[in-house]
Amino acid sequence: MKKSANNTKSKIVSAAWQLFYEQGFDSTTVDEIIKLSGTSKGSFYHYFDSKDSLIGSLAYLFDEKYAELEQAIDENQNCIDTMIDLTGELCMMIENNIDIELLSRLYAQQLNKRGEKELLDRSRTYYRLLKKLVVKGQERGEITRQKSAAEIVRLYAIAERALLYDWCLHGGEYSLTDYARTVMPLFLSGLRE
Amino acid sequence: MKKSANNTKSKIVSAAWQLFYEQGFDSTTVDEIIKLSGTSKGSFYHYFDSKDSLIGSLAYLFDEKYAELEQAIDENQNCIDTMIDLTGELCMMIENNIDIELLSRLYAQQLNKRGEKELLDRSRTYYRLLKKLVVKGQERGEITRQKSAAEIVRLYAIAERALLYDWCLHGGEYSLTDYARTVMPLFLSGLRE
DNA sequence: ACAAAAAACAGACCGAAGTATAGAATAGAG
DNA sequence: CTCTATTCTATACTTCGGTCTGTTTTTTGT
Repeated sequence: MKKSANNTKSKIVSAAWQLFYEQGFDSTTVDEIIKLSGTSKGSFYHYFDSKDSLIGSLAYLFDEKYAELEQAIDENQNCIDTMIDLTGELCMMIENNIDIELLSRLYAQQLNKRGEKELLDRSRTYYRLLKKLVVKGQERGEITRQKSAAEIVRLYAIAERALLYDWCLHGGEYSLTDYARTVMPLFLSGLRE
Repeated sequence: MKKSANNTKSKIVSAAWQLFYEQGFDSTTVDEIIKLSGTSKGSFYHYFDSKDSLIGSLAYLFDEKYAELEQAIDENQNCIDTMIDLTGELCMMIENNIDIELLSRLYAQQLNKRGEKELLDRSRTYYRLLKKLVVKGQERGEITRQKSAAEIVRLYAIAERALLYDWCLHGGEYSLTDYARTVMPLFLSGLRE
């Protein structure tokens, strides 16, 4: 039965996130996670490469937000403005709901891990939505055709990661949302037609 | 005598970097470092907070490059173009001389460390030089006066860090220098007057 | 010059991440 | 149903970063 397998994995995941939020990532040990989840080291390392790799799933939380925001898109708005708004909304969600220590961990872990990186996973809702917007923007003549849609998506992603990275670097001592709303228009102005 | 103290510290540093380049950061243990340098754990942790903190000094290597580049600046060139060129030169230096694993470590470590972060150290040659260029650019009317020089320097730094972060994230699989030369003009176009 | 304080050094020890290995459960083929 | 292979779970063990404690050296104040 596949159930029990998934069950063990999900028990580990929920125990881990519970502990991360209660006592922070560093202060949570793998032993505590397996104890709270009623599993074992063997199971833990069967499902995860490392304690760090648990963090990767945070990226998919951003996707949930994007999926939600996609519903509310105003089709008539300029595409670049829409993208800027999306960033603003995402930033607000992050600021309100995500522990900055965990976000920092994500951005650090992605640099050091080998193999697939969640932040670059092209199958994410995030990339799919951006691509759609950019293509539409190019068709409408709002976004430059000097570069391919894929390149523009990439530039946008870089700018967004830059904002998050720097916010983490500064320990979250300013409003991410406000800063995003002033900086993104600047960085993206070169993409307007 | 202060000499012996500095001597121990520098012995540790050079042993560490030697080993990092020979076998990588992860594969080098603190025990190996103190063995090669002929010192001890006590000394190591007297001078450094952690193994990671050795990495911080890499940021000052960038400064040396900037100091060198400062000599060769063409005073008549547009200031933003000069800044773009500086980034290009720095990127070339990094690509040719710095192990990407170590650079990744630096960018990851800065996120998680507490206290002073080398990447944000305003006393660095890096920030001093940028500030000078921005002020000159504003005086000459090449750079917008909508924002303060300090804010513009910060934006530039964010853009540059974004390039390096992403290059590390992609495991250095493309030319950092070439990409910098195409992307920086775009990101900075919004700053031109 | 000498006592006291501070800095530098040494190495035993500890905690926690990760590994090795073996045993239990499950699925699939016949 | 049963034998076999694979997946899953359990736990003892290893490794290594970091701490603790004590000793030696250097500096400072009188």
